[in-house]
Amino acid sequence: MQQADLLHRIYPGRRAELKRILLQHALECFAEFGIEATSIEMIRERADSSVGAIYHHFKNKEGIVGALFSAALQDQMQQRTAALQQARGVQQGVTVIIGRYIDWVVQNPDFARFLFMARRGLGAEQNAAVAVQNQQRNQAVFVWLQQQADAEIAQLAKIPRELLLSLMLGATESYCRAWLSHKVSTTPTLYKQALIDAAWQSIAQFPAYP
Amino acid sequence: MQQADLLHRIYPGRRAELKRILLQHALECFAEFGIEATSIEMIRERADSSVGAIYHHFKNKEGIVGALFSAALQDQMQQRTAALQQARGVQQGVTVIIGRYIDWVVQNPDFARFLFMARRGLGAEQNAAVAVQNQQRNQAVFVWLQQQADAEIAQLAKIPRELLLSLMLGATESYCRAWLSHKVSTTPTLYKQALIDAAWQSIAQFPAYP
Amino acid sequence: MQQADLLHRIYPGRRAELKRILLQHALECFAEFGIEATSIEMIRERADSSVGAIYHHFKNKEGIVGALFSAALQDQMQQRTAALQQARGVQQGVTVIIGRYIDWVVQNPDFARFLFMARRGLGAEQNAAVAVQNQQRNQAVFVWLQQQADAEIAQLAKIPRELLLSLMLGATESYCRAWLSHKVSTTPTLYKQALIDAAWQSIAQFPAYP
Amino acid sequence: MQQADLLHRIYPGRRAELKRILLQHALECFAEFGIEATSIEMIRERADSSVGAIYHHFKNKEGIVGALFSAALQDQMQQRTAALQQARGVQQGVTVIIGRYIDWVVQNPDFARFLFMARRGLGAEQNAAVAVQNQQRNQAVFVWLQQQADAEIAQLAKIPRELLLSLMLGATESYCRAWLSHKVSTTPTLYKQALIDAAWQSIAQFPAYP
DNA sequence: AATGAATGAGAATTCATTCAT
DNA sequence: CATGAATGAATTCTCATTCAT
Repeated sequence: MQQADLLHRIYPGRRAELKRILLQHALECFAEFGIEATSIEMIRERADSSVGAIYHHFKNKEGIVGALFSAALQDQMQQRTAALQQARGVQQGVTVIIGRYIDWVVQNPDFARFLFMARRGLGAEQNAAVAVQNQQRNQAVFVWLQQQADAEIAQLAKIPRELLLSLMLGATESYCRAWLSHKVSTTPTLYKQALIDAAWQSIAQFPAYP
Repeated sequence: MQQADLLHRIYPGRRAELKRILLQHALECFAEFGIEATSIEMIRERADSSVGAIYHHFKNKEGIVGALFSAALQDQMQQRTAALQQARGVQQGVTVIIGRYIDWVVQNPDFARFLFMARRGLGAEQNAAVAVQNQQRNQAVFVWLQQQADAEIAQLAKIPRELLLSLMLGATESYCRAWLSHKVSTTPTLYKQALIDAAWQSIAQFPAYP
Repeated sequence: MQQADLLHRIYPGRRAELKRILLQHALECFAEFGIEATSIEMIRERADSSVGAIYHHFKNKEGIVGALFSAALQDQMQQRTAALQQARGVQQGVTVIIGRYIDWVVQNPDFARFLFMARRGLGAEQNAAVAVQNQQRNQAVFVWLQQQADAEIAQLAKIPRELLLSLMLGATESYCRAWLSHKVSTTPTLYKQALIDAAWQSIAQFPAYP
Repeated sequence: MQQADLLHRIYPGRRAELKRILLQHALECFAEFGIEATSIEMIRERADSSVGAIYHHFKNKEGIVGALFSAALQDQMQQRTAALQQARGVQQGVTVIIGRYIDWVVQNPDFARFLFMARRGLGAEQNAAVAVQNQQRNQAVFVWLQQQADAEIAQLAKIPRELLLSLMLGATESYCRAWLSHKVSTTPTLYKQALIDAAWQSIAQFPAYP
């Protein structure tokens, strides 16, 4: 239920009370049964509200999904950006990015499960909006990295951009995914340092290919 | 359409002709629209067959999904196992596993997309069957690794089992996923060596944690 | 937008300002989409008002429909009655009735479209009220006709009452209907004399049936 | 219930049995409550069938409406065309057109009520199809008239085309409409000759306007 | 084996209307 | 008087599945 904090961050104030409640229960349903298998009626029942209210606030089922996507990406980016402010040098950057990622997943497991779902149901509009936010989230990392001026920055330049995020977060994502679906039981937090070290090795030792 | 080969491998012979056709078109629909958004009618239309025929061959919509999951996992494991036969030592093993994984994804993109889908739609029965096959697929890797007797085997022992697969395939999976959803355009094949090297660094440099 | 005049005639004064605005936009929606397909929300949006205000002024959706029906019939009858004051003799009466009818339709096309809609949506109460007004509108014609004392009045007596209105206005109504739905493009005004002459022929030459 | 004949004419054969039943009950509902106020459930209940069957046969609610429109217009045109075969000269033509129109309305009152409903609910596709059929129905009259070679044909040429149908059928339509909605009680059949004579007067005496 | 008509539970969505502020 | 959030019944439509031919 800690994702309640996230929703308070993104939708603050009294007037958004019902909105937060609805999103909270929608998220739980989505995380538990999947987006398509969750019906409006299920959300309505859990939230002890009415269909009308749901449609009044979100217009659509897709509107709910979009709002959740948006909130999650926005929050994740804010946390990451804030943390990057304090970091100096590429290695610290990688440490912060992976560390924050793990923290966020552990603190918001339902949101994390939700983000891991393929976002197919989204129509053109919502999809575009999410794509943009996703783009921004990644872009922020690249921008920060390029502002660094330490010796490692040259090493980083050898890695193709499109590959970089996979090298940095691939293993972490993979483990978090396994943890969220209960295929492994050790919390990612315990492997935080290991995953940071592993990513750093991948990046720091990346050879120059012709 | 190269996944036709895969289906021929798993369902050979003349009598399975219609079965292959149905699975082929079902797969395409699933990969394009998602499992839930694909209706029997859509498959029927593409395959130019009849609802009756589909139910005759698969009993269920879940039956189709299960057959595809099964075929994919089985084929992926056969390819990997065959390749591992030739490998000697841990490093060659990692190389083979990542290499084969990339090859399989590139040769069977629709199957790969399909495997990346959350398999929530599956009922208890099918789900258990898939879980077992998945387990076997991973187990095979561990068994092979433990049979190796080179110096690196000691290094490997320092890595927690539940973390190993993420370190080995996490980055690769991450990049393949991005490629399959057209977020990046360079074929994974071009980064095969880079991904192998990166994984090997992660594993070989893994420190001993207390 | 000339129907604004009509509304000013029926609902004069400053205090009825919002009422007129709401009716005006409701009418446009009804004429464009039909009564059932028009939602309160659509009217609210066009009138840039609030649901509450609408319900305050009209109690009901049916209340809006009833008010419009009433206003239209009342206005049409007033115009006709005023014009009949000046007419002398049956032929002039027919001329005036058809002429005014065409003028009214051309000046209030949306109201005319609205009147042509089947008034099924109306509940018992409103329906009865409208039926009464409609009855009065027609009755006025018969009363006026019977007050005439010229030679033609004998001819008129040969025509069954229930048939008379159809003979007099049938063709005109038919053409106006076609014009309002854009099936023909020439304004009825251009055919005013022709329609008057045709109606007069039908009536004047009406033979005595056994 | 005589419209059952009409449906047998347009949808003959055993295999169309359910289709006819569904259309029959849909028509009754439409004629009684209006198109929008009739729900699929009402039709299903009367026809003692299933929602699925309805959608299987007509795809849409609009599909039902379209099928009924189409059947009505087609039948009306066939009857009229057949009758016109026997007619010689303009006057006989007018007689036949009005006579058949009245017969058709009296024999198929529900279909007639249905045709008198504004066809707003129809989407672009269906609407176009109906417009075409409607066009053909009218065109057939014009074509037949122009093939006549008697003296009256010159008189007819003075009447603008767009006006002709209103002059010919306006009064009849008006009376039938009133009869179908129970505003008058005498069957149109009794006024058949009167309406024919009246229309003929309108047409034959039509003066030349500048 | 193959076909496709028929079934009916269940899903998303709309909309008139009420009522607290 | 005005506002707009909230309600919930009703509607259209989808779709997996069955079964007679």
